[in-house]
Amino acid sequence: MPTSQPIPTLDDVARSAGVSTATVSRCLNTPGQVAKPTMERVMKAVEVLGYTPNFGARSMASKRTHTIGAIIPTMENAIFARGLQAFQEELHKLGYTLLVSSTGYRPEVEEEQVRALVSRGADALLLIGFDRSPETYAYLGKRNVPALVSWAYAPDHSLPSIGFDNRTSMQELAQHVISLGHRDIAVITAVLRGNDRAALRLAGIRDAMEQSGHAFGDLRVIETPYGISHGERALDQLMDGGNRPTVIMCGNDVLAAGALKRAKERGLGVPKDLSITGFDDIELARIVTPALTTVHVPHREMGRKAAQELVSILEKRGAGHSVALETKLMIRDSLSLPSR
Amino acid sequence: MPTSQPIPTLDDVARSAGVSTATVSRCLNTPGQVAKPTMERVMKAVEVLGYTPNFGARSMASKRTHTIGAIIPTMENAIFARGLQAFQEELHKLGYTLLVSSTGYRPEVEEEQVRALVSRGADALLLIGFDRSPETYAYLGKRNVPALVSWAYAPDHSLPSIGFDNRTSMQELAQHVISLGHRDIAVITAVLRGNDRAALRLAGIRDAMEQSGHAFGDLRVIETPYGISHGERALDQLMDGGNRPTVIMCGNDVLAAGALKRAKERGLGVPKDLSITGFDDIELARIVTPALTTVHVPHREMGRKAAQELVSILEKRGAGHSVALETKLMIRDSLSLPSR
DNA sequence: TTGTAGGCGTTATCAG
DNA sequence: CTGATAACGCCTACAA
Repeated sequence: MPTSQPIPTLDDVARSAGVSTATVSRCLNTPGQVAKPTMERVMKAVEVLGYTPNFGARSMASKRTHTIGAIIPTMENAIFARGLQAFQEELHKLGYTLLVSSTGYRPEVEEEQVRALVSRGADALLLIGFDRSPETYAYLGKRNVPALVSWAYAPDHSLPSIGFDNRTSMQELAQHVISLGHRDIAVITAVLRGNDRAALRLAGIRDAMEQSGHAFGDLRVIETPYGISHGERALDQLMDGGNRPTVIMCGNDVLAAGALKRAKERGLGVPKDLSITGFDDIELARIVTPALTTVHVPHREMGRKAAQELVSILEKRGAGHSVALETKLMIRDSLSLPSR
Repeated sequence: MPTSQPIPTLDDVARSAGVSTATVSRCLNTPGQVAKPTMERVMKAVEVLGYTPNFGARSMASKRTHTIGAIIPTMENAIFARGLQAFQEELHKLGYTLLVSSTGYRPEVEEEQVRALVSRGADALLLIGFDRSPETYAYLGKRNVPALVSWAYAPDHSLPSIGFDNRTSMQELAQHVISLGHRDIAVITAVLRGNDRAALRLAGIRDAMEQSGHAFGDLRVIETPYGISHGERALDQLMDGGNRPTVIMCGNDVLAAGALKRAKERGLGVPKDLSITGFDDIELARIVTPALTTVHVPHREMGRKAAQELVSILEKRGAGHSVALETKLMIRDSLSLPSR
C-alpha cells in the first residue's frame, strides 16, 4: 500500500535545498541566473521529492499557460485526427500543450467550448472553418484571444486562416468530371449547417456547372451526417429514384466510400455504370476498390503550419497572416467517362 | 479595431452586482444557497461583463480541476480516435474536461507526459495498456494519482483496467484459422516494444497453435510500425521469401488492409490464394474487398465505460474495479480454407 | 547571485 | 442567505 504523500510544493523544495523559493523558481525558469552549485542542490531536491510545478499557480502568477486549445467537430473523422495529431506534435516541439474539445458537429455548443478553453487558460485557439455564431466571434474579440481558422482559407476575414480554398478545389474536380462528359451529376454532402467547408464544396460544383456552359439535369443533393453507413444510405436514395446520375460527387472520402460500397453491393459497376468521387484523400481512398478519384488535402502540413503560426502570433505578438495550402486532384479509378 | 478589454474577474462581477465575491462564487457553484433576486443580479453582471472563471485560480483554491488526462499512442489510429471521442463525450456529460497527449508510440516519453498532465492538474489519468516503465508506475503511486488502464484487461494488476483480453481474443481467431486447416501461418504485428496489446495478440496465436496439437511450419513474424504502407511492405517481405504462408494474421486492421491491398496488386486472390485476417474491426474492415475477417473490439463502449469508472473513482473515492469487455469474431470474406 | 514580500483569482471557513 | 478573510502555489520586482 503506497503512502499517499503530500504533493511537494516549491516551498518544500526550497526548504529541502536550503534556499528560498525564488531561487528554486529561477532554477526552473531562468537557469542562467543561478550559480552552479546552488543549481545542483536544487535539482537534486526536485528529483528526490518528485516535484512537479503546479500549473494553475504558475499560470496565475505568470499570466501565460503555454496551452493552445483546439475545437474540432470530432476526432473520429480521420482528417481531423490526422491534422490534430500533427498540430499537437508541432506544439509539443515548440513547448506548448494542446487542449482539445469537440462539438460533435453541433455548432451551437462551440461557444461554450470556446469559453471553457479560454477559462482554462488557453493562450490561443485553433478553430475549424468560419461558420460560427456572431456571439462566439464577439467573445473572442472581447477577450482578445488570438485565434486561427483552419481547414478553410479566406484571407480577407477578421481571423487569419491556414488552409485551402474548399470552393475552388472542388470546382476543379467538378470541371474534370464535366470535361469527361458527365451531365447527370448528383451530390452527397455532409450536413451544411455550421459547416462552411461543405457548403463551399457544394458551391464549387455549382460554379463548375455554370461556367462550363453545358446543360445539366438538375443537381440532386443529399445532405447527410458523417459516416460510411450514411454514404451507403444516400446512395440508395439516389439510385432508387428515377433519372439516375452518371456520377456522384461526395463531399468527403468517407461518404464516397460508403456510396461505393453500396453501389457495388447493388451490382453497379464503378466506374463503368456509375462514377463516384471523394474529397480529402485519406488512406481509405487508396484502399477501396476501385481507388477513389478525390482531392488531396495536406492535413498534416496544415496542422503543423497552424501550430507554428499560432505560436508565432503568441510570441511575436503579431496579428498573424493567412496561408493558402495547395490541394491536388488525385485521379484514380472510381471516375471515368459516363456510361450513357 | 476591438478594444482589448481587461479580463473581468470575480471581483469585477461582485462590484458590478453590488455583492461580495463569495456570493458570486456561490451563484456559480452552489446556486441552491442563493436568494433568487441576488442570483439574477449576479448572473446579469456575469453576462454583461462576459465573465469566465479563471481555471488556475479555481483549481488552486479548490484542489480539484475536473480534468482527466489521457495518454494514447496516436490519435491517427482510428481505434484510439474513436475510443477517445467516446471518452471525451462521456466525460463532458459528467462535467469533466479531457486533456490529451500522445506518445507517437515512443514509450520512453510517457513518463514526461504523465508528469505534464499531473502538473496541469489532471485529477486522474487514462492510460493505454500495462507496458510502461517502473518509474512511471512509481510516480503515479507516489503522487497518488488515480489511473485507469484501457485497451487491455488484467484484473490482478495494481491499476484497474477496462478493456478486453487481447490474448484470448486473438487466440480465438487463431483457433478458427487453424480449424479451417491452415498450417502455414505468418503474422504481421505492430512493433512489440512498449506495446503489450500487440505482444499479447501474438502470444494468443502461439497459444492456439500449441493447443491445437497440429504440426506447423515455423511462424514467421514481421514486426512493423502502424500504417497501411507498412502493411503493404510487410506483405512483400512475406511473399518474396520461400515457403509462403496460406494465411497472414495481422495485429490490426490497418496492417491487414495494407497487406490485402498489396496482395491483390501482386495478383494474389484473397482468400483463394492467401487468407488475411485483421483485428479491431474498424470501418475499414467492412469497406475493403474482400471484407476482412477480424475481431470486433467495442472501442466506443470502452471509452465510455472508462470515463464513467474514472469519474466514479474520483467522486466515490473508491479504488476502481476492472471490467472485461467482450470481443467478437467477425467472420467475413478474407479468410477461407487454405489453397494447398 | 540570492532573499523578501506582494499579488494573481478563486474557494472555503466562519461569523453575522 | 451573505460578507470578510485566509489560504492555494508560484512568479517577479525590489532589495540586499
